[in-house]
Amino acid sequence: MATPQTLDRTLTALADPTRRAILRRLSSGEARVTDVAQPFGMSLNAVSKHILVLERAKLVKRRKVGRDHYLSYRPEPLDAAAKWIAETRTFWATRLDALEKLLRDEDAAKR
Amino acid sequence: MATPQTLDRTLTALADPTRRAILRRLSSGEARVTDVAQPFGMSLNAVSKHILVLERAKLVKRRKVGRDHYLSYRPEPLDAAAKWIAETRTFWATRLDALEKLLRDEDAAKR
DNA sequence: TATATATTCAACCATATGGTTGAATATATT
DNA sequence: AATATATTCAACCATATGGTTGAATATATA
Repeated sequence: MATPQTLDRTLTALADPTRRAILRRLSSGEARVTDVAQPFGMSLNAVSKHILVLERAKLVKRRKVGRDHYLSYRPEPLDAAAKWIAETRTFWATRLDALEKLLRDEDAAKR
Repeated sequence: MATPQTLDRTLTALADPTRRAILRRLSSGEARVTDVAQPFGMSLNAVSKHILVLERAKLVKRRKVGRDHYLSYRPEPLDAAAKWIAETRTFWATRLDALEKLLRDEDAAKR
């Protein structure tokens, strides 16, 4: 179900320090847009846009209560990202092992 | 040593399907720029630029032999990315466990 | 030496990104 | 009803991104 597009959105969302900081903030509990924005030295609007990117990536969910929008962290999309990274790394490790074995064998044959 | 900038570059590099495909290609062995570019329906120059992004992120290394540039996959930067994701996920899981326990306890207290 | 191949450099283009400010909308509070 | 607060919407700006084409550079090959 993780279309490449989904992975794109996840990784794009994570590839920005402000957005990673927002996620960290939300990972320790729900917060409103203003609360989230407060520590950052940028306009509320800028943070609002970052939140949109995180929402598009489904890393953040919004719950409206009156005029307040409560944001919460959704870890699920991270799974696909972690999986991609693990797979890419594992595959290489396997090949590296094979290569090392090959070199060892060649080396042994030489003697 | 993983400055936020390093993580930025790693995640930015990964947040593009063409670049992920290039990495996959290289994870099964060295290849020249032209070889890497061949399967993609885009100009050599475009691929050359993608390779530059991957190099800047230290996910790809270049070895020049005459006019040929051999590219190889470097998995190291993935570790920092995997670590960030794992940490972010784990932290949340811990809190969720705590919250669930709390709700269970409250529920038990009610009865 | 002339030509072909591998690669980058440079200029350009359209669109995306990350920020700003100012106005609009919706809900609370006095 | 008037005002204050929370948030988005809209327009704008500078720079980045992902692509193109054409020329330059470096190395092989005939």
